[in-house]
Amino acid sequence: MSYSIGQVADKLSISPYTLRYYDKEGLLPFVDRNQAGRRRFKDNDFNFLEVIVCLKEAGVPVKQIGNFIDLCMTGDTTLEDRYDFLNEHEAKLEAKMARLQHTLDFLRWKKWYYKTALQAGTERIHYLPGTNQVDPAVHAEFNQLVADGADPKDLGNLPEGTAKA
Amino acid sequence: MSYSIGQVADKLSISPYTLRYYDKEGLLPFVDRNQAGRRRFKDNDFNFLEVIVCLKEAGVPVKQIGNFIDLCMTGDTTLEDRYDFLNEHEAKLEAKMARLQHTLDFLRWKKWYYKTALQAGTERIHYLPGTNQVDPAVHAEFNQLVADGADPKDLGNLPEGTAKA
DNA sequence: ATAGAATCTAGAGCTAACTCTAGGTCAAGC
DNA sequence: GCTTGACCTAGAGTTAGCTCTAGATTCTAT
Repeated sequence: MSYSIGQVADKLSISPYTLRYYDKEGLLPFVDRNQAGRRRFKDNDFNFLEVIVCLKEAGVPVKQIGNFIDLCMTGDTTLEDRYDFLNEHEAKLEAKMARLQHTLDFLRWKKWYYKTALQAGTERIHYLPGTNQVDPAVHAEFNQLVADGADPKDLGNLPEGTAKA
Repeated sequence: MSYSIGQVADKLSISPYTLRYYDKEGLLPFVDRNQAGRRRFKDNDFNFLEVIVCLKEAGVPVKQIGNFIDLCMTGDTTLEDRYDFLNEHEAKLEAKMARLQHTLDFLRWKKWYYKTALQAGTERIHYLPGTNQVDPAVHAEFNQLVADGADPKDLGNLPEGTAKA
Protein backbone atom coordinates (compact mmCIF):
# COMPACT_ATOMS: atom_id res chain seq x y z
CA MET A 1 0.00 0.00 0.00
CA SER A 2 1.08 3.57 -0.63
CA TYR A 3 -0.50 6.90 0.28
CA SER A 4 -0.64 10.38 -1.20
CA ILE A 5 0.33 13.44 0.80
CA GLY A 6 -3.36 14.29 1.20
CA GLN A 7 -4.19 10.88 2.61
CA VAL A 8 -1.34 11.09 5.08
CA ALA A 9 -2.33 14.62 6.03
CA ASP A 10 -5.85 13.41 6.78
CA LYS A 11 -4.62 10.49 8.86
CA LEU A 12 -2.31 12.65 10.93
CA SER A 13 -4.72 15.60 11.09
CA ILE A 14 -2.14 18.02 9.77
CA SER A 15 -2.17 19.99 6.53
CA PRO A 16 -0.34 18.95 3.34
CA TYR A 17 1.40 22.34 3.60
CA THR A 18 2.88 21.30 6.88
CA LEU A 19 4.00 17.93 5.54
CA ARG A 20 5.75 19.64 2.61
CA TYR A 21 7.33 22.06 5.05
CA TYR A 22 8.63 19.13 7.09
CA ASP A 23 9.97 17.56 3.93
CA LYS A 24 11.74 20.81 3.02
CA GLU A 25 13.27 20.85 6.50
CA GLY A 26 14.64 17.36 5.97
CA LEU A 27 12.20 15.42 8.16
CA LEU A 28 10.95 13.13 5.39
CA PRO A 29 13.97 11.87 3.43
CA PHE A 30 12.45 8.36 3.46
CA VAL A 31 9.44 9.28 1.34
CA ASP A 32 9.44 7.90 -2.21
CA ARG A 33 8.23 9.71 -5.34
CA ASN A 34 6.35 8.31 -8.33
CA GLN A 35 7.29 8.93 -11.97
CA ALA A 36 5.49 12.29 -11.86
CA GLY A 37 7.45 13.43 -8.81
CA ARG A 38 4.58 13.02 -6.39
CA ARG A 39 5.22 11.78 -2.86
CA ARG A 40 4.20 8.21 -2.15
CA PHE A 41 4.22 7.25 1.53
CA LYS A 42 4.73 3.58 2.42
CA ASP A 43 3.24 1.74 5.38
CA ASN A 44 6.62 1.65 7.09
CA ASP A 45 6.89 5.43 6.76
CA PHE A 46 4.24 5.76 9.44
CA ASN A 47 6.78 4.51 11.96
CA PHE A 48 8.84 7.62 11.19
CA LEU A 49 5.81 9.87 11.08
CA GLU A 50 4.74 8.59 14.48
CA VAL A 51 8.12 9.53 15.88
CA ILE A 52 8.01 12.96 14.26
CA VAL A 53 4.56 13.66 15.65
CA CYS A 54 5.64 12.45 19.07
CA LEU A 55 8.74 14.62 19.16
CA LYS A 56 6.71 17.61 17.97
CA GLU A 57 4.23 17.08 20.77
CA ALA A 58 7.13 16.77 23.19
CA GLY A 59 8.19 20.25 22.11
CA VAL A 60 11.33 19.28 20.19
CA PRO A 61 12.17 21.89 17.52
CA VAL A 62 11.81 20.82 13.89
CA LYS A 63 15.55 21.16 13.24
CA GLN A 64 16.42 18.75 16.02
CA ILE A 65 13.85 16.28 14.79
CA GLY A 66 15.65 16.55 11.46
CA ASN A 67 18.92 15.64 13.17
CA PHE A 68 17.28 12.58 14.66
CA ILE A 69 15.89 11.47 11.31
CA ASP A 70 19.35 11.91 9.83
CA LEU A 71 20.68 9.54 12.47
CA CYS A 72 17.96 7.06 11.59
CA MET A 73 18.92 7.14 7.92
CA THR A 74 22.59 6.61 8.66
CA GLY A 75 22.20 3.14 10.14
CA ASP A 76 23.38 1.07 13.06
CA THR A 77 26.42 3.22 13.83
CA THR A 78 24.08 5.85 15.25
CA LEU A 79 22.04 3.62 17.55
CA GLU A 80 23.65 5.03 20.67
CA ASP A 81 23.16 8.62 19.55
CA ARG A 82 19.52 7.91 18.88
CA TYR A 83 19.13 6.32 22.28
CA ASP A 84 20.79 9.30 23.95
CA PHE A 85 18.56 11.69 22.02
CA LEU A 86 15.39 9.98 23.20
CA ASN A 87 16.75 9.70 26.71
CA GLU A 88 17.44 13.43 26.82
CA HIS A 89 14.01 14.33 25.58
CA GLU A 90 12.35 11.89 27.96
CA ALA A 91 14.04 13.74 30.82
CA LYS A 92 13.01 17.13 29.43
CA LEU A 93 9.45 16.00 29.03
CA GLU A 94 9.35 14.65 32.57
CA ALA A 95 10.62 17.99 33.83
CA LYS A 96 8.03 19.83 31.79
CA MET A 97 5.23 17.66 33.13
CA ALA A 98 6.38 18.35 36.67
CA ARG A 99 6.24 22.09 35.96
CA LEU A 100 2.81 21.74 34.42
CA GLN A 101 1.62 19.88 37.48
CA HIS A 102 2.65 22.86 39.62
CA THR A 103 0.89 25.14 37.19
CA LEU A 104 -2.23 23.03 37.47
CA ASP A 105 -2.04 23.10 41.26
CA PHE A 106 -1.83 26.87 41.14
CA LEU A 107 -4.74 27.13 38.73
CA ARG A 108 -6.82 25.03 41.10
CA TRP A 109 -6.03 27.18 44.08
CA LYS A 110 -7.00 30.29 42.13
CA LYS A 111 -10.20 28.60 41.06
CA TRP A 112 -11.02 27.97 44.71
CA TYR A 113 -10.14 31.61 45.44
CA TYR A 114 -12.73 32.74 42.89
CA LYS A 115 -15.27 30.13 43.89
CA THR A 116 -15.25 31.40 47.45
CA ALA A 117 -15.26 35.04 46.31
CA LEU A 118 -18.17 34.28 44.01
CA GLN A 119 -20.10 32.63 46.82
CA ALA A 120 -19.45 35.65 49.03
CA GLY A 121 -20.40 38.02 46.20
CA THR A 122 -17.13 39.93 46.51
CA GLU A 123 -13.39 39.44 46.29
CA ARG A 124 -13.02 41.67 49.38
CA ILE A 125 -13.37 38.64 51.64
CA HIS A 126 -9.82 37.72 50.61
CA TYR A 127 -8.31 41.13 51.30
CA LEU A 128 -6.54 42.28 54.42
CA PRO A 129 -9.04 44.45 56.34
CA GLY A 130 -9.11 48.00 55.03
CA THR A 131 -6.84 47.30 52.04
CA ASN A 132 -7.00 45.99 48.49
CA GLN A 133 -4.27 43.49 49.17
CA VAL A 134 -4.80 39.77 49.23
CA ASP A 135 -4.38 38.22 52.66
CA PRO A 136 -1.59 35.63 52.44
CA ALA A 137 -3.52 33.57 54.98
CA VAL A 138 -6.06 32.77 52.27
CA HIS A 139 -3.60 30.68 50.33
CA ALA A 140 -2.55 29.03 53.57
CA GLU A 141 -6.18 28.20 54.26
CA PHE A 142 -6.47 26.46 50.89
CA ASN A 143 -3.25 24.54 51.51
CA GLN A 144 -4.64 23.45 54.85
CA LEU A 145 -7.75 22.04 53.21
CA VAL A 146 -5.53 20.06 50.84
CA ALA A 147 -3.31 18.90 53.69
CA ASP A 148 -6.45 17.75 55.49
CA GLY A 149 -7.16 15.43 52.60
CA ALA A 150 -9.39 17.42 50.26
CA ASP A 151 -8.89 16.78 46.55
CA PRO A 152 -7.54 19.98 44.96
CA LYS A 153 -9.25 18.97 41.74
CA ASP A 154 -12.65 19.24 43.45
CA LEU A 155 -12.12 22.10 45.89
CA GLY A 156 -12.54 24.79 43.26
CA ASN A 157 -15.68 23.33 41.71
CA LEU A 158 -18.91 25.21 42.15
CA PRO A 159 -21.65 23.12 43.79
CA GLU A 160 -24.32 21.65 41.50
CA GLY A 161 -27.24 23.88 40.64
CA THR A 162 -25.30 27.12 40.70
CA ALA A 163 -27.26 29.34 38.36
CA LYS A 164 -25.42 30.64 35.31
CA ALA A 165 -26.74 34.23 35.62
CA MET B 1 8.24 47.89 49.81
CA SER B 2 8.46 48.60 46.11
CA TYR B 3 10.59 47.08 43.35
CA SER B 4 12.17 48.24 40.11
CA ILE B 5 11.60 46.43 36.83
CA GLY B 6 15.09 44.95 37.12
CA GLN B 7 14.44 43.54 40.56
CA VAL B 8 11.17 42.00 39.44
CA ALA B 9 12.84 40.61 36.33
CA ASP B 10 15.46 38.93 38.52
CA LYS B 11 12.87 37.48 40.87
CA LEU B 12 10.81 36.03 38.05
CA SER B 13 13.82 35.02 35.96
CA ILE B 14 12.57 36.87 32.90
CA SER B 15 14.11 39.86 31.15
CA PRO B 16 13.06 43.48 31.70
CA TYR B 17 12.38 43.55 27.94
CA THR B 18 9.78 40.90 28.39
CA LEU B 19 8.18 42.71 31.31
CA ARG B 20 7.93 45.91 29.26
CA TYR B 21 6.48 43.91 26.41
CA TYR B 22 3.86 42.49 28.76
CA ASP B 23 3.10 45.99 29.97
CA LYS B 24 2.70 47.17 26.38
CA GLU B 25 0.29 44.29 25.79
CA GLY B 26 -1.81 45.39 28.74
CA LEU B 27 -0.80 42.73 31.23
CA LEU B 28 0.50 45.13 33.87
CA PRO B 29 -2.06 47.96 34.27
CA PHE B 30 -1.70 47.69 38.04
CA VAL B 31 1.93 48.80 38.11
CA ASP B 32 2.56 52.27 39.55
CA ARG B 33 5.09 54.81 38.24
CA ASN B 34 7.27 57.18 40.23
CA GLN B 35 7.68 60.90 39.44
CA ALA B 36 10.29 60.08 36.80
CA GLY B 37 7.93 57.68 35.04
CA ARG B 38 9.69 54.53 36.18
CA ARG B 39 7.72 51.45 37.09
CA ARG B 40 7.42 50.68 40.78
CA PHE B 41 6.04 47.22 41.59
CA LYS B 42 4.26 46.74 44.92
CA ASP B 43 4.21 43.56 47.03
CA ASN B 44 0.62 42.92 46.07
CA ASP B 45 1.57 43.09 42.38
CA PHE B 46 3.29 39.75 42.77
CA ASN B 47 -0.12 38.15 43.12
CA PHE B 48 -0.88 39.30 39.59
CA LEU B 49 2.57 38.39 38.32
CA GLU B 50 2.19 34.92 39.77
CA VAL B 51 -1.03 34.49 37.83
CA ILE B 52 0.53 35.82 34.64
CA VAL B 53 3.48 33.44 34.93
CA CYS B 54 1.13 30.57 35.67
CA LEU B 55 -1.08 31.25 32.67
CA LYS B 56 1.99 31.64 30.45
CA GLU B 57 3.27 28.27 31.61
CA ALA B 58 -0.17 26.81 30.97
CA GLY B 59 0.19 27.97 27.37
CA VAL B 60 -2.40 30.75 27.43
CA PRO B 61 -1.62 33.40 24.77
CA VAL B 62 -0.55 36.82 26.01
CA LYS B 63 -3.67 38.48 24.61
CA GLN B 64 -5.97 36.22 26.58
CA ILE B 65 -3.98 36.81 29.73
CA GLY B 66 -4.58 40.48 29.06
CA ASN B 67 -8.32 39.84 28.90
CA PHE B 68 -8.15 38.11 32.27
CA ILE B 69 -6.21 40.98 33.84
CA ASP B 70 -8.82 43.38 32.45
CA LEU B 71 -11.49 41.37 34.24
CA CYS B 72 -9.47 41.57 37.43
CA MET B 73 -9.25 45.36 37.19
CA THR B 74 -12.97 45.73 36.61
CA GLY B 75 -14.06 44.41 39.98
CA ASP B 76 -16.57 42.06 41.53
CA THR B 77 -18.95 42.07 38.57
CA THR B 78 -16.47 39.89 36.70
CA LEU B 79 -15.92 37.24 39.35
CA GLU B 80 -17.89 34.64 37.46
CA ASP B 81 -16.08 35.37 34.20
CA ARG B 82 -12.77 35.00 35.95
CA TYR B 83 -13.86 31.72 37.49
CA ASP B 84 -14.99 30.44 34.09
CA PHE B 85 -11.72 31.51 32.53
CA LEU B 86 -9.67 29.57 35.05
CA ASN B 87 -12.01 26.62 34.81
CA GLU B 88 -11.59 26.50 31.05
CA HIS B 89 -7.83 26.66 31.23
CA GLU B 90 -7.72 24.05 33.95
CA ALA B 91 -9.56 21.69 31.60
CA LYS B 92 -7.24 22.54 28.71
CA LEU B 93 -4.19 21.96 30.83
CA GLU B 94 -5.53 18.62 32.03
CA ALA B 95 -6.09 17.60 28.42
CA LYS B 96 -2.60 18.71 27.48
CA MET B 97 -1.07 16.75 30.32
CA ALA B 98 -2.93 13.66 29.21
CA ARG B 99 -1.53 14.10 25.70
CA LEU B 100 1.95 14.61 27.07
CA GLN B 101 1.60 11.44 29.09
CA HIS B 102 0.89 9.53 25.89
CA THR B 103 3.87 11.22 24.29
CA LEU B 104 6.02 10.17 27.21
CA ASP B 105 4.76 6.59 26.96
CA PHE B 106 5.69 6.56 23.29
CA LEU B 107 9.13 8.00 23.98
CA ARG B 108 9.73 5.25 26.51
CA TRP B 109 8.75 2.52 24.14
CA LYS B 110 11.12 3.93 21.51
CA LYS B 111 13.86 4.12 24.11
CA TRP B 112 13.35 0.44 24.81
CA TYR B 113 13.39 -0.20 21.06
CA TYR B 114 16.82 1.42 20.81
CA LYS B 115 18.08 -0.12 24.02
CA THR B 116 17.39 -3.60 22.69
CA ALA B 117 18.79 -2.71 19.26
CA LEU B 118 21.90 -1.31 20.90
CA GLN B 119 22.35 -4.47 22.95
CA ALA B 120 21.97 -6.56 19.80
CA GLY B 121 24.35 -4.28 17.90
CA THR B 122 21.83 -3.73 15.12
CA GLU B 123 18.35 -2.43 14.50
CA ARG B 124 17.74 -5.38 12.17
CA ILE B 125 16.54 -7.49 15.09
CA HIS B 126 13.33 -5.41 14.98
CA TYR B 127 12.74 -5.84 11.24
CA LEU B 128 10.54 -8.37 9.54
CA PRO B 129 12.87 -11.05 8.14
CA GLY B 130 14.33 -10.03 4.82
CA THR B 131 12.93 -6.48 4.90
CA ASN B 132 13.75 -3.06 6.29
CA GLN B 133 10.35 -2.77 7.87
CA VAL B 134 9.74 -2.76 11.57
CA ASP B 135 7.92 -5.82 12.83
CA PRO B 136 4.69 -4.66 14.51
CA ALA B 137 5.11 -7.52 16.97
CA VAL B 138 8.00 -5.63 18.55
CA HIS B 139 5.72 -2.94 19.90
CA ALA B 140 3.34 -5.65 21.08
CA GLU B 141 6.21 -7.30 22.91
CA PHE B 142 6.95 -4.08 24.76
CA ASN B 143 3.29 -3.64 25.64
CA GLN B 144 3.26 -7.17 26.98
CA LEU B 145 6.18 -6.39 29.29
CA VAL B 146 4.27 -3.39 30.61
CA ALA B 147 1.08 -5.40 30.98
CA ASP B 148 3.09 -7.96 32.94
CA GLY B 149 3.91 -5.29 35.47
CA ALA B 150 7.19 -3.79 34.28
CA ASP B 151 7.64 -0.06 34.86
CA PRO B 152 7.79 1.66 31.44
CA LYS B 153 10.01 4.30 33.00
CA ASP B 154 12.67 1.67 33.69
CA LEU B 155 12.31 -0.67 30.73
CA GLY B 156 14.22 1.57 28.37
CA ASN B 157 17.13 2.23 30.73
CA LEU B 158 20.48 0.78 29.86
CA PRO B 159 21.90 -1.49 32.60
CA GLU B 160 24.58 0.03 34.86
CA GLY B 161 28.14 -0.13 33.62
CA THR B 162 27.27 0.17 29.95
CA ALA B 163 30.39 1.74 28.49
CA LYS B 164 29.96 5.13 26.85
CA ALA B 165 32.08 4.29 23.80
C1' DA C 1 29.96 66.97 40.07
C1' DT C 2 30.19 63.33 37.24
C1' DA C 3 30.78 58.58 35.38
C1' DG C 4 28.36 54.49 34.86
C1' DA C 5 24.28 51.80 35.39
C1' DA C 6 19.39 51.39 35.07
C1' DT C 7 15.41 53.01 33.24
C1' DC C 8 12.19 55.07 29.70
C1' DT C 9 9.63 55.01 24.77
C1' DA C 10 9.05 53.96 20.02
C1' DG C 11 9.84 51.16 16.86
C1' DA C 12 12.79 47.84 14.25
C1' DG C 13 14.43 43.05 14.01
C1' DC C 14 14.34 38.21 14.86
C1' DT C 15 12.96 33.18 14.99
C1' DA C 16 10.01 29.30 14.63
C1' DA C 17 6.56 27.12 12.50
C1' DC C 18 3.68 27.29 9.70
C1' DT C 19 0.44 28.99 5.73
C1' DC C 20 -0.48 30.51 1.48
C1' DT C 21 0.19 32.13 -3.56
C1' DA C 22 1.54 31.63 -8.24
C1' DG C 23 2.37 29.11 -11.94
C1' DG C 24 2.68 24.73 -13.64
C1' DT C 25 1.96 19.25 -14.05
C1' DC C 26 -0.86 15.22 -13.90
C1' DA C 27 -4.84 11.84 -13.32
C1' DA C 28 -9.88 10.77 -13.35
C1' DG C 29 -14.52 11.43 -14.72
C1' DC C 30 -18.00 13.24 -18.19
C1' DG D 1 -10.94 16.08 -25.37
C1' DC D 2 -11.59 18.72 -21.41
C1' DT D 3 -12.43 20.13 -16.89
C1' DT D 4 -11.63 19.51 -12.08
C1' DG D 5 -9.01 18.66 -8.31
C1' DA D 6 -4.80 16.95 -6.13
C1' DC D 7 -0.24 17.57 -6.49
C1' DC D 8 4.40 19.95 -7.46
C1' DT D 9 8.18 23.94 -6.36
C1' DA D 10 9.84 28.35 -5.03
C1' DG D 11 9.22 31.77 -2.49
C1' DA D 12 6.37 35.33 -0.08
C1' DG D 13 3.48 36.31 3.97
C1' DT D 14 1.85 35.61 8.69
C1' DT D 15 1.75 35.31 13.74
C1' DA D 16 3.38 35.07 18.37
C1' DG D 17 6.51 36.26 21.47
C1' DC D 18 9.98 38.09 22.37
C1' DT D 19 14.61 40.86 21.86
C1' DC D 20 17.15 44.58 20.78
C1' DT D 21 18.49 49.54 19.26
C1' DA D 22 18.54 54.44 19.61
C1' DG D 23 18.26 58.32 21.90
C1' DA D 24 16.86 60.49 26.04
C1' DT D 25 16.44 60.56 31.04
C1' DT D 26 17.43 59.50 35.91
C1' DC D 27 19.63 57.36 39.80
C1' DT D 28 23.90 55.87 42.47
C1' DA D 29 28.23 55.91 44.10
C1' DT D 30 32.56 58.13 44.37
